[in-house]
Amino acid sequence: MPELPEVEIVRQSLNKKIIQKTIKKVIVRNRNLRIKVPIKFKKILENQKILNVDRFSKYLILFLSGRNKLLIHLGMSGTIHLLEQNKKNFFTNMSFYSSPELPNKHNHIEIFFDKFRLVYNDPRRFGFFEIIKDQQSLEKRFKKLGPEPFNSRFNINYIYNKLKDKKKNVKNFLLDQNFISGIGNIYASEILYLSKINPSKEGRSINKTECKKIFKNSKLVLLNAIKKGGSSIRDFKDALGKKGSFQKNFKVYGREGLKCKRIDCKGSIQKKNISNRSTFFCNFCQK
DNA sequence: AAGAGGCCCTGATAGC
DNA sequence: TGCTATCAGGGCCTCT
Repeated sequence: MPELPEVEIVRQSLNKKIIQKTIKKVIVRNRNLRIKVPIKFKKILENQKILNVDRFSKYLILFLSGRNKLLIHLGMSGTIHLLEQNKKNFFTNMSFYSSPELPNKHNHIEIFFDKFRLVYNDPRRFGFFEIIKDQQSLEKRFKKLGPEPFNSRFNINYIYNKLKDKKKNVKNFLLDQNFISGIGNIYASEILYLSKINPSKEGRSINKTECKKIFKNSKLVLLNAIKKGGSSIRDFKDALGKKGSFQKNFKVYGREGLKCKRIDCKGSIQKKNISNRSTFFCNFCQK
């Protein structure tokens, strides 16, 4: 479901509510997420204070008052809901109660604070909750991942050197988290549209000018998406239930058959499967 | 090593 | 109505 901007929006909304709050109780209803939730999960979390909510790429990192960190990935369909706790029911009725924000199925994990609870919902269960024992393990966990677009390590030479002798197409490069982390299927198409690069183009045929465009537009697209609260397709919301609006700014994603938005471009938006992911591009201005 | 493809899983929607 | 097929903001693993 979420790419870097959506995860960042979730992070921001969580940060407003759970910093310095203590976890009172944890319920794991289904341990079978992408990574199995460990038996000790509940014990590790309960009575811990949340010091900070950070993010790297599409991962949320909750810093706990002990050394442990809670790593959360939302996969394709994971959502986080912060719900005000009804005082009367607090600790007496743990079953679901009606809330317009909360789906009635697939609420796998619940984390209770004093006056509210955090619910993790994930129909497809591609997401996960993982305990990381210290800072060193956290760094190790992310070691293989490439830099985020905002990191200085991600620059024109980095892009050029990675792509210069590869046959892999440029769209798959943008999706490759070991090359650059945080971009997903929607923003990959959007970045290549703004860069006027055909998504099927081989890495080795991308020149420095194009690398510069990828460099610039990767940052631009993600930052603009964050500014707009993320993209609310399939009903994405932040942890407090607020929708984003960047979907209104999509130039190509989901616009198959429609006219290219570039002034004076006669092209239309095509949809093409690249490595089993839908890819959108203008057949005229993306060379 | 690089790159393609399968697979994990459920739900919504389209087409018959 | 009810079936089947396809598709969905991700990422890991296996095979060539």
